[in-house]
Amino acid sequence: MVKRLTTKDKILNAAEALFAEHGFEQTSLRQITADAQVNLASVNYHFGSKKALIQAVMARYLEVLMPALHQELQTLSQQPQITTRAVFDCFRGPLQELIHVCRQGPTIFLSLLGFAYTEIQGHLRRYTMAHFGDVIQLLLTLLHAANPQLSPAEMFWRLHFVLGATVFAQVSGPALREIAAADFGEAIEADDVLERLIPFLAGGVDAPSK
Amino acid sequence: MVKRLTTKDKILNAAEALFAEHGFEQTSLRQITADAQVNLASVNYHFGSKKALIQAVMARYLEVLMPALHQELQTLSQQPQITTRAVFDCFRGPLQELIHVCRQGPTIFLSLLGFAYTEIQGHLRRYTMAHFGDVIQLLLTLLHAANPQLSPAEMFWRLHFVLGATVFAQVSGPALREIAAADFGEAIEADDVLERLIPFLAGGVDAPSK
DNA sequence: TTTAAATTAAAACGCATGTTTAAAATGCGC
DNA sequence: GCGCATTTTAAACATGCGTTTTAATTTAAA
Repeated sequence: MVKRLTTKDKILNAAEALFAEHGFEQTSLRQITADAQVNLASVNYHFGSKKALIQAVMARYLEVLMPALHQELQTLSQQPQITTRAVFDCFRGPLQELIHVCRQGPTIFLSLLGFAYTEIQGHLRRYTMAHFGDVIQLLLTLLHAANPQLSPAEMFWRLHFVLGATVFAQVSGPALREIAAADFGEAIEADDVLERLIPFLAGGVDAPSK
Repeated sequence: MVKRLTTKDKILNAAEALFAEHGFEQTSLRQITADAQVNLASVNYHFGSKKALIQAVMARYLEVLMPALHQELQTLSQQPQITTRAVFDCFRGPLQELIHVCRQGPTIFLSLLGFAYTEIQGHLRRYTMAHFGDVIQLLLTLLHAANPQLSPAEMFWRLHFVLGATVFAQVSGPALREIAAADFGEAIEADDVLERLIPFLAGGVDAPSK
């Protein structure tokens, strides 16, 4: 005897799917509530505001991803030798675990992350830093250990280039996969994009600085 | 005796500045016309629609950048040896020339490009391909020559990772430079970001594929 | 069963957007 | 200086947004 989905969860599920496809600002509460088959006003009743809904959608993923990632990074940090590639490989597992939040979870999360960074500048970045700042710090530390020749400032920038390439690949993912399929006759899955991405990122971070 | 700026140009200038700072969708025609000190309706009179205005703003840059880039790539294509780094260095000059369109032209253009890709998915990409498809094709050819070991599909994806990192670096540029300045005490100019970016991109493209 | 709280529902509010309209102003060849 | 085409202006339009309100309904404890 399964309990029917609560209104709150119906909203979260519908919002997440629409956010991941069209972005936060481009998705209206009316679309969300129509998809979720709930009343428009229930969003503000259960979440207070659209902004709070966005945070709730993101939190559902971050609260799964961040602890898992933290543990992976902790384990890696006890290794004698640390490579950039090993650091990025730490993301694999935790990202895959997101399928427990939702089918297509990894892809959806990265899309959300992309829109979060390009749309609402401070808002969500501050939330992430406040709640999971230690994970980010550990990540930076490990990347620096893997590349001691790079200055902290250099590493800061490269990490954001990494984020940019990742996020962009996901946001433009559907359109690009379409083009790729047409031009190269191969159907490329979202997970494959990550496979192609990681070597690229590691190569970029490890590159000589001049 | 200088002619006063025409209404059309006043709109273009104001729109460009606001688009580069806040993106296309986040900028309203009322903000634009207020900054330009022209009437609201004149945008639709001179350009027909907001979408057409966006295209006009981008065209002003693309028509300067693309021929210059095309020539650089042509010159490079006659070299016996082609490296990834050399391909990316072809962008330096043409990008710098954009200061003739407008002071801060290079930065503004890259910001516009960023928003163009993240916001209006097809629209502008189709325009670019239609008008400057040969330049893009040449770019892909040269990158393949520099990395014959990579399959066309692989190169396709890496080129888009490149675009993602670039675009993201510019869009998040102001916010990130602020953080960097606070954390590392160094004031980083927009041009410096490009200096840091190019080695990263070349390293990523040249990375082994597995 | 009664009653108070929690939830859902329909409607409206206030505001901002891109666009259109129609009149006023301006520029310019004759 | 006249007359016509171009341009500018102010106002309104239609639409969509997030949010609020108020009433109806459901839920669950007494």
